[in-house]
Amino acid sequence: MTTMSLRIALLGLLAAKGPSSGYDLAKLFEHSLNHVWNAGHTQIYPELVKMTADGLVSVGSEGPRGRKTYTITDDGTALLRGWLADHEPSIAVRSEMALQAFLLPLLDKAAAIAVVGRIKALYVAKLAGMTCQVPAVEASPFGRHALRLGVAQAEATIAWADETLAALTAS
Amino acid sequence: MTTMSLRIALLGLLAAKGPSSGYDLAKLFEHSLNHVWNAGHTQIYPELVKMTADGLVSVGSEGPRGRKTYTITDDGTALLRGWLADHEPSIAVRSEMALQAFLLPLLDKAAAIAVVGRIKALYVAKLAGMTCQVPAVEASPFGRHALRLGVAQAEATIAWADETLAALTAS
DNA sequence: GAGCGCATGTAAGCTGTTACATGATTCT
DNA sequence: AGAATCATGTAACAGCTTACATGCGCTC
Repeated sequence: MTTMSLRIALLGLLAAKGPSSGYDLAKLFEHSLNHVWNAGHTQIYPELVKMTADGLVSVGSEGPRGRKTYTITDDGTALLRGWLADHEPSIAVRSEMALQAFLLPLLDKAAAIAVVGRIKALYVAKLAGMTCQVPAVEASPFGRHALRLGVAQAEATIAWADETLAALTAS
Repeated sequence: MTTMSLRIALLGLLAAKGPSSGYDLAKLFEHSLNHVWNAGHTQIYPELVKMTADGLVSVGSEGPRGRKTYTITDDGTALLRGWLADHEPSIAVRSEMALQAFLLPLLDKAAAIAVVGRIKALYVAKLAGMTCQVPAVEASPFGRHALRLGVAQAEATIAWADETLAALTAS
């Protein structure tokens, strides 16, 4: 029942992009993995130390500015592949947006319309951000599937917002 | 930047369903709010104590079996409405499924197909669970919008899985 | 030499999960 | 009487966020 998805994400990035520093990995979280998982450097640095102790990654000698380059080990690769192949992903939801949707009847018509309109705007912007990076992602195999998934879910959310706005304005 | 979504969820249920015990609220999380948020009794009981101290709910005298009935206060109602109307929902994603999708190219064709197939099966089951409770939910205003949102997102995920399976088998 | 980006870390606090623990009431 | 359900809690641990803190190297 171990979750350890941060570990998996870090191992995945090391496998996909090759040896990297904690700083590099933090940047990759911001730019390439942001639709999937997020983590700041304060979480990444200690985790890399633990992963080194567990033999999942190895750390090379320090470069300029104290830079440490981590490389995935065979044990790390095995753990990563095993998790990918065997792990049943959790479908537990914890979404502030869905909570707002659930409680919408507590608001009057105008306020409810405003809330759904804001949700729509948020996802329209998110979708725009994703679609404009499609060309870059299509170049490498990684991230293509995840990006299509993100786009599909954002489109579904926007369609829900439109439908809900129509129902609210009609009532 | 306070999150406090557990508080909001509890206040929302108290507003929607009326005075309830912690036990009732835990059951409601399981049955009515499960597509939206989840929380166990070990999180709910201490939070209700804190919320009582903060004046957001009030607790009546103990009933049978030590049952305590909580009621939302005016302060609680004000906080709830304010959050609903003003809170910009976080769109940060942390999805094990999306992580698996991202890292799919690390697996060989057969393993990747198996992973996507399992994801599809999971969401087909989730969708079935949601659609069969649509009639019950349609009766009361609460949860209708959230349920439609859950259904739309599940359908989008299943469509993504079909598309991805087709692309994988073709390659 | 001033400023920016690179690069690493620690500490406090909040949130959430799992395991443990207890007792009352109702149903069969 | 035994089992299931009702009903409440505590404690330990894991995961994550925010704020704090430091210093190097490059460019203008």
